[in-house]
Amino acid sequence: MPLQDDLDFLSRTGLFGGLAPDALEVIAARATPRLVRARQAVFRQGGEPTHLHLVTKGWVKIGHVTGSGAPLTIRIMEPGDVPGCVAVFRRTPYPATATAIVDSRLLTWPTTAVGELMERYPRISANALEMVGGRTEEMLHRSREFATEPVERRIARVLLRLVTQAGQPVGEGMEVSFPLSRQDIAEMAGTTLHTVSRTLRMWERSGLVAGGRQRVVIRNEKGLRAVTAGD
Amino acid sequence: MPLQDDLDFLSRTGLFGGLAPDALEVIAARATPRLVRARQAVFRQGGEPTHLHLVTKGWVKIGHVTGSGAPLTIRIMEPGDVPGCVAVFRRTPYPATATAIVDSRLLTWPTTAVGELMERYPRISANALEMVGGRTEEMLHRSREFATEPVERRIARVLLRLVTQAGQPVGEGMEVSFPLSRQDIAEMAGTTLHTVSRTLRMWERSGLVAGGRQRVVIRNEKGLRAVTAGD
DNA sequence: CCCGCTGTTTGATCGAACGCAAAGAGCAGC
DNA sequence: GCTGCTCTTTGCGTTCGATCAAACAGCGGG
Repeated sequence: MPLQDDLDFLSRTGLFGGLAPDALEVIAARATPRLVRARQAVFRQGGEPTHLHLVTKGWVKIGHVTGSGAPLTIRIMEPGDVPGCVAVFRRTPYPATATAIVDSRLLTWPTTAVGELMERYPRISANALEMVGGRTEEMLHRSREFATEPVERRIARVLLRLVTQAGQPVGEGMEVSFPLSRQDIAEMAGTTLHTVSRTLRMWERSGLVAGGRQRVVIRNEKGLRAVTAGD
Repeated sequence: MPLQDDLDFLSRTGLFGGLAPDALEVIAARATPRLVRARQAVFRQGGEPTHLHLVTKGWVKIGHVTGSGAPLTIRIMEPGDVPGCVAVFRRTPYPATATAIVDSRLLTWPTTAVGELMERYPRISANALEMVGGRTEEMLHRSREFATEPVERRIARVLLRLVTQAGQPVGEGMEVSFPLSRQDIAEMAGTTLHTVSRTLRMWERSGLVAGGRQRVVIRNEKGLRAVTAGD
């Protein structure tokens, strides 16, 4: 575990940003690294939050299964993100399951240690409030989309969000840098893989995107953005 | 402004609960009461949050208008609630407009005072985190509903939520204690007033609810709950 | 190299819910 | 009491998107 790297990393996260170097050292000293293989769960919906998790490498999918069995993907977490943080702060069961998309690395702190650290360094509290507040606005935004926007626009938004978050340049455009099936997109857009496939195929014909097995390439971001227009 | 009443009231709110009496006095001393007439705005979407607002009496509707003009009601705030708190804590523009449904009374604090009070009484920070976290989970829940549930079920949920929050017993059941049009319900359920009217009419025929102009009475809560079943 | 698995495409059908239109009904003001 | 306004109900046609069904394609393992 390369400690210095972790310190630098911590100082650039939303939760621990703005803290003094010595504080970061104290924080890092209490962290335990954890490796999670692709497709393995980091934590499960309904479980008690025993640890705070911080992604340092890889991608983690936050998914929720409704009582009626409909799967829904809430968001993808990237390095620096803190999946399940709301549940940890509130000591309530995780509302969703976190799954590593690729082999990923996380830092973890026992929930009790988090409370202590927050008392000792109030800046963490302030950061947490900022972070959770951002999450709230994001979810508000999301529910607004689901409530008022047609499927096509929601799919476009999902792709734009993903490419902004995890886009890497490739010959013909920007590619989402982790495996992403039509089913995954459907779960993020609140629709079925059939509709996603049809829509993507249509956009492929008009040159907006390019596809492949578990691959999506955005070829014309501006064009996609036009699809989401109206807001 | 009945100060002692306000102190008692503050101690029972989510934001200021658990604070020492002398702290509450300091807090109350910095508050300014504000009366807002029915249908008047408390604050507007896009505006800068200059004050923190706490509802002490009445009902406040949090509504959002999308870029495409579709109105959406996010929730109804009751006494003890802090509309717009996320925006105040994050110092970002209000994401929604707050409108008094009936003549209402609020307490307000300048945003700067809120920062000072939070530093002086860390418990407020903790409460805020708890409160915002709850808001996040609520929004998550909401977006899940919009993404996966059929309209009928969403309408049933809206009614149940309202009657739980603001139900008062009336001859044949529980009545929502403020004026509530079909349009309002539609904006909360993410549908049109036509569909709401049809659905309510159907339920009225089967004895689940009773209606009237801007009035809704739940006559069979259990039956309504059955409609939402599946989660 | 072939087989089987998983993921993708596509067609056909069906139904929920929206949009449009118009007619009732409660309420307030004059 | 009449008038006008807002809110509600209801009918009808249409559309979007889900569901069912089936073929197709990339990829890994034997």
